Amino acid sequence: MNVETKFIELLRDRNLKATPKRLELLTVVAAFNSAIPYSELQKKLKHFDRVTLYRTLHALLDGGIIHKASVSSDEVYYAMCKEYCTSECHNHKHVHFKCVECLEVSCVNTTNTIQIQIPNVQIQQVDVEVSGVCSKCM
Amino acid sequence: MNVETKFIELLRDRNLKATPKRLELLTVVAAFNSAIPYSELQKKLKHFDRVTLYRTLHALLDGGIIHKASVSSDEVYYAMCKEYCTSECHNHKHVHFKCVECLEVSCVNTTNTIQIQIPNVQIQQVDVEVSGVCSKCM
DNA sequence: ATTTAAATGCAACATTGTTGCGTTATTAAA
DNA sequence: TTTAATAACGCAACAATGTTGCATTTAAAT
Repeated sequence: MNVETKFIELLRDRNLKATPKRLELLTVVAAFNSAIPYSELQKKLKHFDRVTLYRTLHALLDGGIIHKASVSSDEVYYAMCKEYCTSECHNHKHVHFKCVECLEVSCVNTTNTIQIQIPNVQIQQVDVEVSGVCSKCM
Repeated sequence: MNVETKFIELLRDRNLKATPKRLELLTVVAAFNSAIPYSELQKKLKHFDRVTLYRTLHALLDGGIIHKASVSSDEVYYAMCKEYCTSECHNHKHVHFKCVECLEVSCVNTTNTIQIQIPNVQIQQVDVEVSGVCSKCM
């Protein structure tokens, strides 16, 4: 099964129409080697109306097809969801790593499990954002 | 030593003038029982010019006097730095917890240390953002 | 008290978020 | 294959925040 067919299935499974714009956005996000910055999406999808990009991103986020990764609260990055995610729950087993040199953000599967405990608190989700220097920039 | 004197020392130590606006902002941030949302700052500091609030926050962030806490990438929250932080390095030993019910964000010291290792990567900083239900909302 | 550098307020513009609405396109059903 | 229902899209419009320049005011060192 080719990639496009997989995207169409993914979209229909989430009750989203498989439009050319959505397929194009998904192709761009999936083809990027790391999490793609919003500015990069704008560049690659200049022919998209600003609102269409906004709404398409939201639709895919809500559908659990892509996810956001905003490390150090500057630019927002987007990446494909690897596992099965829904609007209610993003089940990511990875952390987000941002290289302070090349500013590349990637989703990394950590070997060690992150265990957080907070007294008197019912934890639902733990997001870990790591920054440092990647192998290429070292 | 009273709180105001401490703030003045803190500002001068970072080469920032101890102006009434900065002292007022610090008082508001410090008095808030948890991390204060930006919208709350606006409400409590209506008499601040928008740009002044913007620049004052940046000055204090750069000086390592306050820090940002943006959990789940919606509103931005601000809180006092507990340890000695600088513009280059925020040395926080805590995680940020956001209650999905009351939306309160707090800085929590975790008992267990967070250990993250990523192959071929030089980690500089690890930010952990936890969401769930706090004791009050349980 | 004077001076110097920084802080503040105002104006202005950029960027992104957000909604409504008319038009277009997808998809399921006839 | 055509048609009908519904969702997606483009455009306009407005809100909120980010950001900079510049003139004025203020802090704090002399």
